[in-house]
Amino acid sequence: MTDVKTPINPLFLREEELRQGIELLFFAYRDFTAEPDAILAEYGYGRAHHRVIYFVGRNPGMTVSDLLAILRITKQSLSRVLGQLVDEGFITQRPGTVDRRQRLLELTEKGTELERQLTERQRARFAAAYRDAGAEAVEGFRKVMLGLIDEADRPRFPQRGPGWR
Amino acid sequence: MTDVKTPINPLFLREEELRQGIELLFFAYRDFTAEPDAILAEYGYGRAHHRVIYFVGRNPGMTVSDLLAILRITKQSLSRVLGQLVDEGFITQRPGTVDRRQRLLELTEKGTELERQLTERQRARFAAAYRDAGAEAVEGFRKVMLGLIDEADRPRFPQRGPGWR
DNA sequence: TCTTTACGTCAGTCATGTTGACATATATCG
DNA sequence: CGATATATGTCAACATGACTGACGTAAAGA
Repeated sequence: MTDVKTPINPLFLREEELRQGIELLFFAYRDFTAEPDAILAEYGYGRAHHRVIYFVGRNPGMTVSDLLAILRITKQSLSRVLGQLVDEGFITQRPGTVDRRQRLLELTEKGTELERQLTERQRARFAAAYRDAGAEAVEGFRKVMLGLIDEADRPRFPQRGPGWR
Repeated sequence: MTDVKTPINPLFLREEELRQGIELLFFAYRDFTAEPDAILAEYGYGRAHHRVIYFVGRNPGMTVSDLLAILRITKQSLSRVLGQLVDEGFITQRPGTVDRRQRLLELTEKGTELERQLTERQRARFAAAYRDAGAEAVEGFRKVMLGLIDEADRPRFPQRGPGWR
C-alpha cells in the first residue's frame, strides 16, 4: 500500500504540477500589478485606469466597443474611468470618419508619458525574467499562456511569420 | 533612414515582445478567473473567498498570519471574508498547540468540496494548456513565471530534486 | 421610415480593498 | 514577576471598481 502523497505516484505529480501553475499565476499577477498600483495611487487613480491607458496606447484610434471587449466590463464601469481620463487630459476622443457614432480613443502627450511611466516597471520585470530564463523558455512561456487564454482571444497573438527575426 | 516601427529594428522587436508578455498575463488572468467567479456568485461569494479557500486547502493548519502574508491584504479585509467562511461552515479554526494565540485554519468537508468544485476548472485549463504545449514548454513557462515573482516569494516553488520524476 | 447600433448617463448596490483606533489573550524577555 | 511584544479580532468610515436596470441621443442600415 503506497502513500497517496508520495511523489512517486503519478497522479499526485500531476496534481502538484497543476497547483504550482495556479499559484505561479497568482503570485506573478500579484507582484506584477503592485508597482504600477503604487504610482497610480499618487494620481488618485486605480488599476482600471492603467488598463485603459495601456490598451489605448497600444491601439491608438480604437473604439469604445473595442475597449469594452478587451476589458470585459460594462460600459457604465468603463465610463467613469474613461471619463476621468478624458476630463483630465490623458485621452482624447474624436468621432470616427467612416462611422461617426464611434469615439476613437487616443492618448495625449500627457497620457503617453503616464503610460510610459506605468508600464516601464512591468516591461523591466518581463525583460529581467526573459533574460534570466532564455529564449527557449520564453517560447514555452508563450505557448502555455496562449493555451490558458480563451480560444476567441488567441488571434490577438499572431504567430511570428517570415517577416520576423 | 529606417522606419522605427519596422520589424527589422531590434529595439522594436524587444518592445513588441515585452508588450506581448504583459498582454498574455492580462488575458490569461482575466480568463482564468472568469469561470470560478461565476460559481462563486451562486454562493454570494467573490474572488477573495476563492483565494482563502484555495490557500487553506493547500496549506492545512496554516495560521492567519501566513494567509495574510500570501494574500498581501490587511487583516480587516481578510476578517470579513474569513469570518463568513467560518460562520458558514467552510473553514474551521483551532488554537495552535505550541502557540495558543494562533488560529490554525482548515477546510471542513463542505469547504473541501467547494474548493474542489472551484479549482477543478482552473486545473482543467492548466492541464489542457500543458498538454498542448508539451513538457519542455511547461519548464520554460515555470522559469519565466518564477522570474516575474518577487524574489522573496520564489522559495515557495522549490526545484525538483532527485526524489522527483 | 423603422430598427438597430454606438455611446452616454443617472441611480442604486455589492465586493473588496484601505486607514485608524482599540481589545484580548498569550508569549517572551529582562 | 512585570513589562513588552505578538497573534488575532473588532468597530467604524471610506474608496474603488465592478454590477444591474432604465432611459436618451445620434447615426447607420434595412
